[in-house]
Amino acid sequence: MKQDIYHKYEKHYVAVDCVIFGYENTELKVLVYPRGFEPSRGKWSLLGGFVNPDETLGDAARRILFNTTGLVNIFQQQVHAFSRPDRDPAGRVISVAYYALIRINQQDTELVREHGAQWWPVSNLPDLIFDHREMIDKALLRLQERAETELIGPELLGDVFTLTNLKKLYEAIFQRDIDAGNFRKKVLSLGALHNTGEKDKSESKKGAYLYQLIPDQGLKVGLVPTNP
Amino acid sequence: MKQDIYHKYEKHYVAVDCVIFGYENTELKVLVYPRGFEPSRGKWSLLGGFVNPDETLGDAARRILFNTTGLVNIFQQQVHAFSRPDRDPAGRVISVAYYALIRINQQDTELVREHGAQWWPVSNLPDLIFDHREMIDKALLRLQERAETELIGPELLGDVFTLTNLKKLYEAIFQRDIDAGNFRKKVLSLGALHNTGEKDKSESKKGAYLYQLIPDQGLKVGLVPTNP
DNA sequence: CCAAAAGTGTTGCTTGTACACCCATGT
DNA sequence: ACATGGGTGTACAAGCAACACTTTTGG
Repeated sequence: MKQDIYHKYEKHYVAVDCVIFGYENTELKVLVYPRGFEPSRGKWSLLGGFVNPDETLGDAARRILFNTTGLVNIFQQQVHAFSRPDRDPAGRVISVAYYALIRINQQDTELVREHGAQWWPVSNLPDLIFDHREMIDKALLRLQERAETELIGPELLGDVFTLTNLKKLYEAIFQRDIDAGNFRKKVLSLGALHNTGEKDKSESKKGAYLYQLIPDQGLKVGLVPTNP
Repeated sequence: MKQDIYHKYEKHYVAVDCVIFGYENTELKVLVYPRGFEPSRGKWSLLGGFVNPDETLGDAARRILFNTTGLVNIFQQQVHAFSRPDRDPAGRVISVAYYALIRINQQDTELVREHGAQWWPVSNLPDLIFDHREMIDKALLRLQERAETELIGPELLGDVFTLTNLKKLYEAIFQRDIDAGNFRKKVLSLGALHNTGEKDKSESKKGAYLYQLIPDQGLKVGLVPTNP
């Protein structure tokens, strides 16, 4: 092995914490679990873990996501690196937050239960350890930015969904009411949704058309009204 | 000293790389320097350094900025953490990119020269080591996002500036022409600029009013036309 | 028939864009 | 007097928010 030319510098523990978003019951939720080890054992915590030498931060986030939900091929995005030297009382750990979008009904409930993980609405979170609350806040901002420009849907809803489903999802993400008529017109005007012809009758007697996202439809803008 | 409960995990080198933006001659520029040590000695590189145990990533970025430009109290923002295990051929280094905005004429030229650092236009960058080009690209995107909502001016131009100065700065940041009349109206409508009454005659015979940013003027939107 | 969700249409207002035009002044 | 940047005005189009209205159908 070649010599380490950086040896005179200090190394640091580097961790990844995942803000796992799910959508259920018209609410945007985050998966957290009671930490199983000291410090702060038993307090609510994001799902996280240390980074291995041979993996990227994204790899680590994927690994953690897989270990706790059993899911692969999940949309995830880096949020921010948190580095207060005293953020973890047990040692200097630099942690990079990621957020991920999953379909709650697709998770491995066995695995999730095994970890004791629970879904909490973003609007009503429990107390969390360290700076995890800050991580969630920043992650939500990132999610909102993305939802403004990219039409988030399949990641949280499934492959097909009604326009009302989508509207409620956006209301959950932005914590604000959206005018149904205007939302529908705007979303359809993007040309990124394909009407499958199928109807979903579970939410109404009339039934609502199920739509599918057409992949690779470029950037969209301004899905959410500024002042409703 | 208390025992290290995380000892079974690997530590990593953590560095910070600074994308230092400046504005000169209607061009947005980045400060880079020829790397003074192996690997890749002599190749162009961002200004960076390793993180110390007792400082945050932001602290490290500030330290590097001060050491190379002599400046303090500089606006800076985290961009992204880069973590490909092989990004640095000499070892596993996780590097967090920051961008900073400075006034080129305010730098300590002596210090800068000492480092051999040079300003390169973002539109015409030299080859850079590792993933530094990627860092600049991402940093520019972040800068553009910020410029859309926050009215960047003083950071790069100085405390007072004419509306034409500001327009040219925005053209440099977004690499696109902006209609002078519309830009001026929009910027003024934000109510965040204060006309000092003074005129700058260096750019025209008529002279242009010098404006000052009124601090804490909340968020602004849409400073740049979408399709001019 | 009616409640309730799905879906369409209309209207007024704000904003953006393009572009024409006047202003001030050093040379 | 005129070229040059500074600064204002206007006219049209597009986008948006608000809200009234129609459609469908199970109970």
